Amino acid sequence: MTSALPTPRKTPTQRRAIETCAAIVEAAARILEEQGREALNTNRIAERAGVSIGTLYQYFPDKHAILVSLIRREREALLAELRAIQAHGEAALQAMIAASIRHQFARPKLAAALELVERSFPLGPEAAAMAEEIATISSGLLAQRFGALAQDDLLTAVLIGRGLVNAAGEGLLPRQGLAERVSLAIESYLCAAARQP
Amino acid sequence: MTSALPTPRKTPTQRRAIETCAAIVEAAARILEEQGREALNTNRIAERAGVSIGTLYQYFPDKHAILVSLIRREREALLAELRAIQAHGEAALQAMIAASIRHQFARPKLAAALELVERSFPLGPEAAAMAEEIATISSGLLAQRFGALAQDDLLTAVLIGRGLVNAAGEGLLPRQGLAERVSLAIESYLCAAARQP
Amino acid sequence: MTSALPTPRKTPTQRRAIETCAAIVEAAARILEEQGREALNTNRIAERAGVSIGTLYQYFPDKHAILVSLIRREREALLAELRAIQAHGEAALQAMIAASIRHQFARPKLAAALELVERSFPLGPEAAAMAEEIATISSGLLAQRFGALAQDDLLTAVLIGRGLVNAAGEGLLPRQGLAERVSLAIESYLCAAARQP
Amino acid sequence: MTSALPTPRKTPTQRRAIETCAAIVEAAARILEEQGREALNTNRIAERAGVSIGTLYQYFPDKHAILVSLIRREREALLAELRAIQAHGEAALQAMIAASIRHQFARPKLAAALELVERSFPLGPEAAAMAEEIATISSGLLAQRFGALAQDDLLTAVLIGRGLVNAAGEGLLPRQGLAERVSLAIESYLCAAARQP
DNA sequence: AATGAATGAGTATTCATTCAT
DNA sequence: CATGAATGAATACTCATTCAT
Repeated sequence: MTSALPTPRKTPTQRRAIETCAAIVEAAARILEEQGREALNTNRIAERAGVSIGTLYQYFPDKHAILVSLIRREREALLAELRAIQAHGEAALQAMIAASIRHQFARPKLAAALELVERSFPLGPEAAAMAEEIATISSGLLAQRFGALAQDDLLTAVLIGRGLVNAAGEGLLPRQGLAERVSLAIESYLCAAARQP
Repeated sequence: MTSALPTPRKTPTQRRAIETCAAIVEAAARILEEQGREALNTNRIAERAGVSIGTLYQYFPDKHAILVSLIRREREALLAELRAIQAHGEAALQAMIAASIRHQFARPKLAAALELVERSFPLGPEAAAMAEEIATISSGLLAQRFGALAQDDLLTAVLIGRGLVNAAGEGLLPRQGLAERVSLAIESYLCAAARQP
Repeated sequence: MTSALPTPRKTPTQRRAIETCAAIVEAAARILEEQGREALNTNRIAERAGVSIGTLYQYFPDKHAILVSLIRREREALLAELRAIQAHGEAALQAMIAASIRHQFARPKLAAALELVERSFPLGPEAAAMAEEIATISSGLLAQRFGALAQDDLLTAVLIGRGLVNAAGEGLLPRQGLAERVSLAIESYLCAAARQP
Repeated sequence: MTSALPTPRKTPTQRRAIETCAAIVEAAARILEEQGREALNTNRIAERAGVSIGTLYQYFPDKHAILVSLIRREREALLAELRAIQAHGEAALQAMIAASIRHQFARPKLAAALELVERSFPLGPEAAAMAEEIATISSGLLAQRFGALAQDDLLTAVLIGRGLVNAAGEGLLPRQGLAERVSLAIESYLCAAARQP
């Protein structure tokens, strides 16, 4: 689904609408990065996006919807990376960790801000489904590598990995050596869990 | 130095005043638990505390200060438990994990809400000092048990533990077996890290 | 550069917006006249202007800005009269005094109220520049009529004139014969000052 | 002759009460000088005076009364100086001007602040009577020196003098040579007025 | 569709004043 | 009498949202 196609697949008006939509979502992302969540309001988003507040409300029913859309956009990006992993076993695990780290550090402030937003209020079923899929893919890759383990153990490993990557994104851990650190944490946990009754 | 009364405008001398102060902080806690952060505003806090808005501002210079006060109250409780640990080695580690879990599940929604608040805006130096002390005590106990390790490895272990306890508090992991799960994660990571070059 | 719209948050482009802006400033003027400075608050201004409080803040960043805007409007009116004086010598002096009195008595309560406001807090550089210009024009006319005199003597004469006109505006002196009284005070002072060593 | 105790709710019989009263009034004066009118509120006055807010209200029915009391205190001081003038003719005029200037520059910020306060809201009949007496004494001294003149001319001279002294107090005119400047303004006006039909 | 003027409920905060202790 | 805790009406200002043009 690359946008490099020379021929527009949508009518001009549709394409314009899509661009406006994207501009609004990206404006929200930029404000979140540069000024933080407190500063995020619809008037500012519209201004930053270069559209009027009226236009903004033509595309999004309310402020919440913009955030949901942004979260979806970010998750979609991560999901695309995870889905694209072709490797197996250990290599797959490394690829997954690398993708997570790459994604986290692509726009670290944005990732950190969205973390908070996600936890603050329940997102719609759609966003939840994407979170679910990320977890499922991650668990699947781990299961493939570590064999039959309880769901909760796989989930624990995923949570450990995500927690460390997030912490590093917020500057609590050095990025240097992060992939090794994360894979060490995940692997040592899963190995130990496999040995337990 | 009444540690439960942070940043007070007036240092309350009478018993009634101290009670009022505590009532305000507790009201904030209850609203956070029951209605979430968005619903937290000074008028509601005052109403819930059974005092007038003027009284609230007699003791707290602004809304922020109430939250800082609440965070301090909660941290003080956890710190007291951690400081009280007399055991050594493995027993100390277990005691620490047990204290963290006990604290997290005493008022799980409150703990989760405060997590978000803490990350949203920088707390004063005082609150930061308490966070520092918690981290130091935790690291110290781990160092005692696992011998000489890089600071970052100890910190990683602390982050793993905290992350899992938080996740469980939010319902992502079962409370059942949580202590074992956390100690397994921490110990397996630190053992593995100790073996690394 | 619409000089009647100072410090606007949004530069209003539509006619409706310009009218709204003017209505807000005029509402402030009316309240000042009828109820005094104590009664001047943003909610009342908005109500009197027939707009919502939100609209008021769309055009003025704060209450202060409305007052600055009003002061500017009034000064602009006086300045226009002073700048328009074509006469020379004695006639110019009389024209200046007449203009000041006309302006003071056009809306005497407003003039008196603004006097107080101006002294209460420092206005922005722009308003100060207008005050400066008024003083400069006045001094210039006096210098033209009375020849080389020390700046402080010219300023003293200006202050005498302004003080008497203000006092009359507040009812302390009769309007009847005011122009003669003021010119007598100014001329006798400057003649006497010219004779001093 | 309870002239030092303005509008007291109770007639203070004890010296302590009188001192408390004076402390409150002086506290108001200091705040006015150091922080300006905006910062003047009853709680601050009480704190600065070293008494509780309850005590303040034991002596003054409301905030206004404190200001009236302060204005009276200041006027009383000036009146005492004016009443004490024993000289006649020119010497008396100079003494009056000197007294006014001395009073204005004793606490210039306070004098300026009170000027504004006085004009902002009508003081009680008592304070008005004192203003009247000051004007009467001043006019009397002028009449004595300049012979029979219309009341309005005498009043004009008084207003000129007061205006210049106030302006100097606010830094608009140099204090250096102020007495001469004021007497020149007054004398030249009255001489000229005496010559008019 | 796009614009941007207008809305108004909501929020933090102040301060003169009262009253129980 | 003195204290200071408590009150609550009032005030400045914000921001998500609507709607006439």
